[in-house]
Amino acid sequence: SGLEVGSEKGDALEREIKVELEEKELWTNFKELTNEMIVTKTGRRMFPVLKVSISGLDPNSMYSILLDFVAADGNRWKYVNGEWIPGGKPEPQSPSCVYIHPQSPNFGAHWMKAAITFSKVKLSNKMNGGGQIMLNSLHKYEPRVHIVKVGRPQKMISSFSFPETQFIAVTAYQNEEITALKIKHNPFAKAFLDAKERCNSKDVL
Amino acid sequence: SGLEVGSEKGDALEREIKVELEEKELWTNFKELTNEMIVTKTGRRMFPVLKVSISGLDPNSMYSILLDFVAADGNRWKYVNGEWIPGGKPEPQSPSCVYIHPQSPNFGAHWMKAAITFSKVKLSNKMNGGGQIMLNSLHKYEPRVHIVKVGRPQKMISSFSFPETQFIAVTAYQNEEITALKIKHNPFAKAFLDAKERCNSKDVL
DNA sequence: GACCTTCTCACCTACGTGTTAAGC
DNA sequence: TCGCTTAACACGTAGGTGAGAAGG
Repeated sequence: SGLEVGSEKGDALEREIKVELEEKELWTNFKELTNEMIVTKTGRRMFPVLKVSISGLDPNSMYSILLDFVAADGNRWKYVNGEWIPGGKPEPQSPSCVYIHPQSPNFGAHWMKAAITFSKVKLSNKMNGGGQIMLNSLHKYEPRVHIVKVGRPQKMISSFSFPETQFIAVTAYQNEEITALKIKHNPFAKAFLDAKERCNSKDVL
Repeated sequence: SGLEVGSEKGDALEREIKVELEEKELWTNFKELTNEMIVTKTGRRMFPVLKVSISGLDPNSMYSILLDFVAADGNRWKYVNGEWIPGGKPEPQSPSCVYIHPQSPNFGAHWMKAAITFSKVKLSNKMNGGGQIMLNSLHKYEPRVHIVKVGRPQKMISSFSFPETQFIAVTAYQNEEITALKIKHNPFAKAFLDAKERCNSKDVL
């Protein structure tokens, strides 16, 4: 039940739609180590959070913004001796289910006035129809954003993906450098940042 | 900057729109004691929360759902000897600013598939443009819901208000029976419910 | 003084983190 | 054993309560 794309490119009137990834530096830091995202039964948020800014929409037309995840390859990956190596038999992978941004549908003017944040999307390794996106653990994915014009006779869909945001889905972090980077930047992991700072401090008696 | 109502009634095609208040029994319990709602500088949520179910919309048309508060009279009210009495000089009151339900705009089908909850609206006694609704303390109000068809040449607005949900805006609760009823039903006031239960318990040593 | 408003506080709800040990 | 997954847990973020003292 993935997204069925009628036309990957917009028509002549819409050709100037642009979607720009926010916080590229942060994403690049993770990508250089090979990024990992936790998947759980009930669904886990992404960190970093995918944020994009959009321009070139018709302010008065109505759009929905969608997110899905494209399998970057058919491989199952393994973390061996501090390195991710592709393994097993590559199999064709279909795109994930689609997450609809909760502010959808809305006017072009709304989507363009501020960055669009996918903070609430949850990644799971089980099918349980609660709005989470199911991914296969130990497979590599690339997030992709779709802009769908709604309420028109023919739907127009533009799609954009972001290589900087590729990650491998895991049930537990493999690379401890990734863990450290998550703890460093995610405010919800503050407890572990504090613990590390206490250990590093030379002021302890 | 209140809502400007072009036409209070819909046209012939829309005449069957219905808006029903949810949790009427709870609202009635509060109304019988004369309901109070706290207003603060930064804004306070309502309890009970206003919930309505809507029917009769065109599933494929786009609507926004709005909430405002109509002054039930021009009086300033006083709580004297366990009773609310109207006082001072009745003055003409204009309706409050309007709160736009965060899921707006959306399809008729969306608004009809489940009850619509205004849990996030915040009532204030100050003007501070942060999305809160400013009300005059010690004045009586009646919540009113507007259904606005969007993206059409002429806007169609239907309005519905709910006498069961009338309340007096206050900066501190006056009637302690209202306080007790709020504590009994609002999960965020659980701390005070527990305290009361501990006092009432005969099991203490 | 009487009345109303403001602020701080303890105590909740609700839920997002990686850790750890157990399960398979 | 090994590799991967699960569930309980401590510890955060974020913010909604009325109480009570202080302010005007």
